[in-house]
Amino acid sequence: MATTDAPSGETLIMHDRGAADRLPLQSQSAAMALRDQIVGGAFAPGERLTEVRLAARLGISRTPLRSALAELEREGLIERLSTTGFVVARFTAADVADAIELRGVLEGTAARLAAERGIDADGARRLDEVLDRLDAAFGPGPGDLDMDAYAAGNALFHDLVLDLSASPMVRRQVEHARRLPFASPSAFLEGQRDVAAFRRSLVAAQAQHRAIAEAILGREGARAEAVMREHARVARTNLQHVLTRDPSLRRRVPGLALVVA
Amino acid sequence: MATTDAPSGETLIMHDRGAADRLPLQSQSAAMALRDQIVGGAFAPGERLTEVRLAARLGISRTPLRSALAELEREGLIERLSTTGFVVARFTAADVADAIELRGVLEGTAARLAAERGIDADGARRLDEVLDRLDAAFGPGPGDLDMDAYAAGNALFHDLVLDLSASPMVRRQVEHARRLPFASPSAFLEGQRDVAAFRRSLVAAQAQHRAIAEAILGREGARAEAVMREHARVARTNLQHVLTRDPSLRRRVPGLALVVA
DNA sequence: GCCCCTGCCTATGTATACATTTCCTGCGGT
DNA sequence: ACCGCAGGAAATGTATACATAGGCAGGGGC
Repeated sequence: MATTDAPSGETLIMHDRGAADRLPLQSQSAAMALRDQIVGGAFAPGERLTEVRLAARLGISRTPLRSALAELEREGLIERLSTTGFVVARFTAADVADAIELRGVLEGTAARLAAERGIDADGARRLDEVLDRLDAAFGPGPGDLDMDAYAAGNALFHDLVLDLSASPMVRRQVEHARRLPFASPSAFLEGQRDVAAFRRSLVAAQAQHRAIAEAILGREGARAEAVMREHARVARTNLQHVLTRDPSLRRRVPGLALVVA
Repeated sequence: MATTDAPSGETLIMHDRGAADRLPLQSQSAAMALRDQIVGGAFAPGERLTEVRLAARLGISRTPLRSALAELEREGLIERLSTTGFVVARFTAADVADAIELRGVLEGTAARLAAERGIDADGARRLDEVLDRLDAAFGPGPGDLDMDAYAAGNALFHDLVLDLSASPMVRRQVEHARRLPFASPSAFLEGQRDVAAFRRSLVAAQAQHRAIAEAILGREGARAEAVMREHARVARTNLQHVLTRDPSLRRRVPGLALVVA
């Protein structure tokens, strides 16, 4: 049964904020502000970032700014040159595709380990809950979908699989893969909001969710891994569509502003 | 044909120094010193690290020390508590096994992509060179092995596969996975130096190297991935041996000092 | 006797002054 | 006209002083 307190649209789709939550206050807000500006395309890919300029722009001193820059470097949004500061990262379409592929590979490993090692009764219950919650996001009609509810449920599902793998190392690695904004499981949901074909494709995505859960419960490791990998290909398909057919969507998908050529 | 300038034992097995090469001077040496001390077991797992104490210990000010701490956090050797500094990371045997498994999964993905996408003539030549160089590390007798030459060739091989995947994203993920000292492809080589059975097991490992290369050249993606994963299991087997049968080796494998319980 | 509150102490967070390196520019020579 | 060297401006690297918050201990009250 689905949780009855299922919120509908209480939050917009949020991309992973990384581990910045634990940073000091000024550093944290600086990292958030800078991240939003970079992901939003406020800087050109490859543009040099100088500390003094950024510090002035953000109204803080260089010390917390450097923490923020280090965090953003961890996330892959900026790159440090040998000794001369940072530049905004540049990605190709192939990079984005590979990042999604890697997220699929790693989440596939999480699903496989959960299946191979087995999950307890509580884990099975939580899995059912999330799946029901996702089902509840679909309305009676073919195009009926509460996008916010789906996005929330989708994030929960992908995080739950990580939990079920019961491996801090897997979590660490997957979270690193997801840190690139366009590699997040919900990266393309916001851009798809108004595209009917995409909304319908989420019916198939939900079927994959159920197949993954079934495989985990049945301890079918290979199946769990394979379906989870295929599940990530949905994002690659969407990427292809955004880049080749509907470039106007580019600025609605987080991080695509950094894609060049 | 192997390169004739093959060095024999010019360097000890070095674990990946991460991306710290590009850090500022004091920060870099501080990171290196601290890393060596942590990996070497100078601190107890879970021990709190205070900035002033470490700064005094290393003879630098807190500013570059904080850069070093951030780097070590990236590498997973220390963890930051919500607002109160850092503690030395604690790992379980399962964590180490999972880290090796993940390295195998990701290197397997690199091998698969190299196979699927194909490599050029130069890539094939470099592959042959490295394999011949590895062969040359073995002497005529069953136990004959130039361990330093093997370690160097092994590192080259694993790095070459990354190159052949031709994917910066794959490289990024694999390097992150290898950053944990015990997850490096050569982590257990040093500890095995004097164990005859281990030295012989490297004959099988070299056969796997050849199989992986063959699969990449033949564009057999599934085979390349599967063999590379299995290849990583060698390290897991060695881990098992070190932890259960020959604990005296623990302190010779980098990072194992941080394993508790 | 136990719990809570308060105050101090020590830790990290921040700002800024200073050192050092690097890159760019301009001038001179070839 | 082009190459090279030198000088200066501006960047990052470092140290330190100060701000602030959090934790621990001690004392007082219930």
